[in-house]
This record gives sequence, C-alpha cells and structure tokens, in this order.
Amino acid sequence: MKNNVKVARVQVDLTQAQLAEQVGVTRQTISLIEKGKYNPSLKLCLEICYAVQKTLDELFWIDREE
Amino acid sequence: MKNNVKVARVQVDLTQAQLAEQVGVTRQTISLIEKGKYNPSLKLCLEICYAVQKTLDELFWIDREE
DNA sequence: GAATAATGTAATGTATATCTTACATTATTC
DNA sequence: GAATAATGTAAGATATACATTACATTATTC
Repeated sequence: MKNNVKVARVQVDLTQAQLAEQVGVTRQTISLIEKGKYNPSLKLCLEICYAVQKTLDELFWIDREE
Repeated sequence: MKNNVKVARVQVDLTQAQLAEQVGVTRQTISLIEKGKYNPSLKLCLEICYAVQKTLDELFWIDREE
C-alpha cells in the first residue's frame, strides 16, 4: 500500500505539524502514514484529501508488487 | 462518512459473505461497513474496491452535512 | 556554523476496528 | 408457507491505529 501524502502536502505548503492539526491527529501519525507504516482509517484519509486538495484515488493505492 | 459498498456489491452479484471472504474479513465487518457503523482501514477499502471493481472515489466520501 | 525548524522514531497507554461465536430477523426459493 | 439463504446485531476477546511524551537527526535560516 502506497501513498502520495508527502508530495501533496508539500505542494500545498504545509508541514507535517500543520497538516496534523488541520486533520485532527498528531504529527507522529502523519509521519508514520507518509512512511507507509500505518494503515490509516478511511475517515483520516478523507480528511487528508480535503486538507491537501486531492482525491482518494490521487493519494492512495495498493502496490500489488510488494 | 458515507459509502456505496452495498450497491456496488450487489452490482457484481456478491453476498456479504462472499465479499467478506474475497477481501479477507468476516461477514459482520462488511455488514457494519455497509451500515456506516465502522470507519474501515484504507487497506480494507482498497480490497473492497478491487473486489467490486470500483475506485475509492466511487465508493467512499465524506458527507459533511451530518 | 550556530540557532531553529522540521522530521524520524521509540515507549507506553487508550480507543476502536475486527474476530469469534451466537442468535434473531428478513428475504428468497421450492 | 415451510425451508433455506441472507442479513442484522450483540458480547467478549484481540490487534492495531492513534495519542502522549520525549529525544535524536536532518534541513533551513540568520
């Protein structure tokens, strides 16, 4: 499972801490999601999409190779 | 938070039990997700998309009215 | 290059997604 | 309409997303 959260976050000029605050989680949670170490909840994914102005499909996908 | 899982599942002619087996969870989990009583993990959402041949954006969205 | 901001990550605690088992209700089939 | 399939849901157990606190490392700014 992979994601584009980091790229999208930088594109809207947010730090991890700022994104975290906007979506209502801690900075650590954002960090772990960007690193692919968490399997985030749908609700959090949708909040992130809203904050970075992307769709679910643009941000998240299954990488069936790994 | 709302979803179209039930409609999409019926469209591909699967029962809750069949979809559950395909995505590797129990029937109860599918039932609760369709009812909107769970906030499923991204991984499970992606598995469901694959099974019912829909994209994340087609199946899941935030309903900001409720 | 020193100060500061941003990010990585570890330990421990909590909330909740999901499982297991079980039974009740509703829809479908003969 | 009786039998069966499909679905709803409840109780208790387990795994893990996420919080909290804290510190280390890396990037940025003056």
